[in-house]
Amino acid sequence: MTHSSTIIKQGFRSSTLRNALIEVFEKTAMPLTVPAIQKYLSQRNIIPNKTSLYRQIDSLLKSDILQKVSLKNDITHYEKTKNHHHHFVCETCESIQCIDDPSLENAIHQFESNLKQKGLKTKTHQLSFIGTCKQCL
Amino acid sequence: MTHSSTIIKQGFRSSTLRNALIEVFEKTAMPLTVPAIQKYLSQRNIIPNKTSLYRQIDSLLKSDILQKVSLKNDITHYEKTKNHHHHFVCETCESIQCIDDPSLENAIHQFESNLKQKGLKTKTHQLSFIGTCKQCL
DNA sequence: TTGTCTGCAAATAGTTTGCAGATGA
DNA sequence: TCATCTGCAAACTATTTGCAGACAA
Repeated sequence: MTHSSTIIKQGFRSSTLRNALIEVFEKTAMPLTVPAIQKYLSQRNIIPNKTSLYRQIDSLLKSDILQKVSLKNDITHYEKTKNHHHHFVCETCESIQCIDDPSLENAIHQFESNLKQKGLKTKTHQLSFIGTCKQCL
Repeated sequence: MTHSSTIIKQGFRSSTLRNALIEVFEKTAMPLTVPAIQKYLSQRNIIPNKTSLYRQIDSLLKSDILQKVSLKNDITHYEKTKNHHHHFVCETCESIQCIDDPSLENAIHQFESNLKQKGLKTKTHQLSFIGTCKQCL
């Protein structure tokens, strides 16, 4: 099922802003802040009112097309919904890369079993690496 | 060296608010939000102006007595500075526990070596587990 | 005495809400 | 037509800044 049909099914309507937002997230494929989203949209000559932008983000969250990401510094980022994964944040250029490694995931899951024995039932976890990326080294 | 002497050395002054804040963080030993800090302080009949509170937190951060913690939901938490560790956040009661496990840490460090080979130099990482704690299960 | 600490008012940033008009299905 | 989308103004939360007076060293 395409995104558009998902949207319609849920009673949302196709619109310039909504379509542009989905396109931005598909093309950049990394977590974005609201100012970053605005920048990308303005490059497409789309300058939405902040209210509309927040509302569209909100509805994309509800449609499960976007998800919130908590990285360092308590700045809200959004990314296209995809399988469980982690992030590498470059302190210098602020770029973010997605990290997905089965063996690391395995080690974490094993630890979660330990936690369970101590009475802590883990539903999910979030992990981010902070450092310097290839370009900035 | 005690905290008080550290403070004085750095040109900070001992004060009711500052001492109470340090005491709160020492006694609760878990990451706190600003509203939570205010609640604990008010239990001691200390109701500081928010400006003073933010400024004291700021100076405790500079003195390296407190550190910022990024957990889920982009809500800023502070905790007493201590060795590298992780957190378990209970979704139900919002309580937070510190997690410290050498073997898990080991697995992560190994993965960080892999990242380095790909040109990503990790300085630190943050990991939090989200789920349900013993009391809330 | 002097510089730090405090409170008050006001400013700022990020986000949300109410309302009315525009628009897509 | 009718519900959704949009923009504008205003409200709200979290945090910061300027200023003047209080206070600790």
